[in-house]
Amino acid sequence: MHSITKRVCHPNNNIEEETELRRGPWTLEEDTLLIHYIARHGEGHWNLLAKRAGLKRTGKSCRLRWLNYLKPDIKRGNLTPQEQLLILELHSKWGNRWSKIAQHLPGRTDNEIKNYWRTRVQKQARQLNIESNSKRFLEAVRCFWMPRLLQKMEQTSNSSTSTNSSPSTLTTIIPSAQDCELVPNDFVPPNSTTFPALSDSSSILPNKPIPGSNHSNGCLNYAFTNQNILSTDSIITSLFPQVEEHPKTYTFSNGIEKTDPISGLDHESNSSVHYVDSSSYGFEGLNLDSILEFEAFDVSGLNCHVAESDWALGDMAADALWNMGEM
DNA sequence: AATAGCGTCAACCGCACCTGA
DNA sequence: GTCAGGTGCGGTTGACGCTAT
Repeated sequence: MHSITKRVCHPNNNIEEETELRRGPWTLEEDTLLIHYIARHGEGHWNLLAKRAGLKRTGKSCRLRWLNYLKPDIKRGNLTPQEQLLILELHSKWGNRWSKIAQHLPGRTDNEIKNYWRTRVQKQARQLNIESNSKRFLEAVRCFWMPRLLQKMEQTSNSSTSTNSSPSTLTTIIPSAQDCELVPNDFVPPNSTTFPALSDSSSILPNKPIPGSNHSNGCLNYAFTNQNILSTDSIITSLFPQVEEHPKTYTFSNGIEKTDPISGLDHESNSSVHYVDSSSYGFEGLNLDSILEFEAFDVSGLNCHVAESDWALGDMAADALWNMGEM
């Protein structure tokens, strides 16, 4: 923890006062002060709040701490496959509009989503030697990662019937391999275990462009460019059929669990917001193995749409293999 | 056991925008 | 119109923990 000295000049009496502003990690005491103040007086007017709450922090720092960490409805823990899928799709639509993306993921902050993108998604892009904001990367996301996420979601829903997600609905937003430009039209997954989700979805998704829709960018456009098919809102609704109930308790970074300070009610301990997804991140499913299986599946005979999509499966697989070797 | 490398994420910074005086 | 304060956003940093050597 370090601090900076800020000289404050008061207009009333011209007395200059030195205020030590704290920086760095928040202490439990500071968290408690902030929580109690907001519980009594509400959010907003952060500079005033910082002073009145007795916090030697900037208003910005208080706001950030509250919004990104202390706010009771913050969901913690790994992002679920559903959430990852939604982030991928919304990012392909809006780019780095993190706050806008976060609005569609209840309990997740823009900071968390931004970190996720930078640490995981961009890492995968680097490993594939693809620019994370390139069309090529977008297609890799759509044609490989999203199906894997769907697969994960379906596995999760099969193992746990308590989930509210609707896999059959979700399937409709996932591209069929046959719809992706980097995959030949007559492509069939090498075996049923490679892309079980794809083999299911291929019967649901259209294999031909919908009149009036833009097919050139891959099959997700079916869902997102044609309002008659599926709007983003409807997808979000299908991903989050009900907004998560206001969490009853929450846990500090230091592990101390607190009762919701806003409601002031006592709650059962099993309703903590500490959300832990036992499954790993969806991208490890990519692991280049699926690409390698593509490679093993007679890549030489593929009739890829190189001219249109500006890249070839063989090229991508080669990159993948190269990176695999490095790893 | 020591340490270098890497990944993660909370927190900070700078900038832009909004609003009210 | 303009200025200041408040707020929001996106990019970046740095501390910390884990893993490999």
